Amino acid sequence: MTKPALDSRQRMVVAAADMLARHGLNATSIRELAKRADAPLGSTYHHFPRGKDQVIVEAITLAGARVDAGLELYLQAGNPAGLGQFIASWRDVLVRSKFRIGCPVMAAAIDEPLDAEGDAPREAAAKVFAGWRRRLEKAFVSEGVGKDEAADLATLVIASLEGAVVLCRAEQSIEPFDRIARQIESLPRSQLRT
Amino acid sequence: MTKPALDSRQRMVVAAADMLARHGLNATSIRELAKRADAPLGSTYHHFPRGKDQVIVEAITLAGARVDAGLELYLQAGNPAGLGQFIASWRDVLVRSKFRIGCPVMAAAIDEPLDAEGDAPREAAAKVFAGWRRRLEKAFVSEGVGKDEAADLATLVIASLEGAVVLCRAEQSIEPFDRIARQIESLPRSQLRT
DNA sequence: GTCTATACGAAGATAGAC
DNA sequence: GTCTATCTTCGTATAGAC
Repeated sequence: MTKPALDSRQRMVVAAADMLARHGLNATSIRELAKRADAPLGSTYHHFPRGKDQVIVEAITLAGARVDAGLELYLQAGNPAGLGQFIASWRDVLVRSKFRIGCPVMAAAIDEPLDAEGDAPREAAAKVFAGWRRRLEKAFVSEGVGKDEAADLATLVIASLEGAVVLCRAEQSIEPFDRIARQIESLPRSQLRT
Repeated sequence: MTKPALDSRQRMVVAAADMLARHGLNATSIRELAKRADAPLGSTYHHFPRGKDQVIVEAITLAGARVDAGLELYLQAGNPAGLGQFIASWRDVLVRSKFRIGCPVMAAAIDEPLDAEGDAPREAAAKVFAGWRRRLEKAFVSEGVGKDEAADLATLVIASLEGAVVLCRAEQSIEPFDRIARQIESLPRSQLRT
């Protein structure tokens, strides 16, 4: 039986991740999320008693976990081209969305609201970034790179990819991404100890 | 003769650049700008007939030109450590603001409003990024790097610095920035032809 | 030309009917 | 438990007094 469709609560979280990636934190409104999830506005606060921040935190965590799962898959032992595949999948999202979809985690990190009572979204973003970095770091270590250097490389890969996405969105072109991708794919290898 | 203080028009542009860097495009409101510039709300549309977008575009262009002037200064002939100095100045802003000030140009590039009638802010951001990249590219070429490789390196420097700022803001730590800075400062040198 | 006052819509959040 | 109706604040933008 039709168990399929996500419930309206989960649809809102998914919609939030998409809006974050496209329009940023402050443009991601509860009203619009409810509209996109075909849910009445009032029921939002039944599913998310702590309001907007709660939706945002769940969206960031979800998006972060998906990317992390992709990283794990691509980087597992026996798949040396994993990093390249991961980068290619990120590239696809950019191109297919005509440079309109960015990184939802970044949005939560830089769009600090004016009122700013708490910073739950920023903290959620920090956890996600730290997780990605650790994942990459481990992969580099397992390839023979020293621990501190692996941390350096992992940070460079994440930072430059995030930055590349921004440049591409601004310039509406994949060129910056391809320039970065070429360099970070060859970078780790050139520093291997083995 | 007290010619000193900026006029209220210019104060609004400066305030806009600051708000963009701290809170993003959608949190940067005309109301708040007028408040911070000690200007009446109504006069905004006298100085900026095309409304918010006009203020934003001027703010991005101003911020972009300032950074570009810094780049030119640091990278001019006879100052081989210029890139390092430039990076250090960026680092200072991050640390001194306790990781609350990011890049106003980035904010304009990723915070696409929902209504989105035009994309003047995004286009302004694109021009600024392209200018920074060209400036760096020329510097690398004048150091003996090949043209295409210089473009690669310039893009990597801008993208990874922008990404590093995001990571630092999220994690409230300068560690990601320092890891990136170390690598991109040594990167160009290691690929010099001379 | 400067600024007060306001129009009008959308934001986050909640009350309370069902 | 779901949803309509509403409160309050803030957003862009303008009208019109001085």
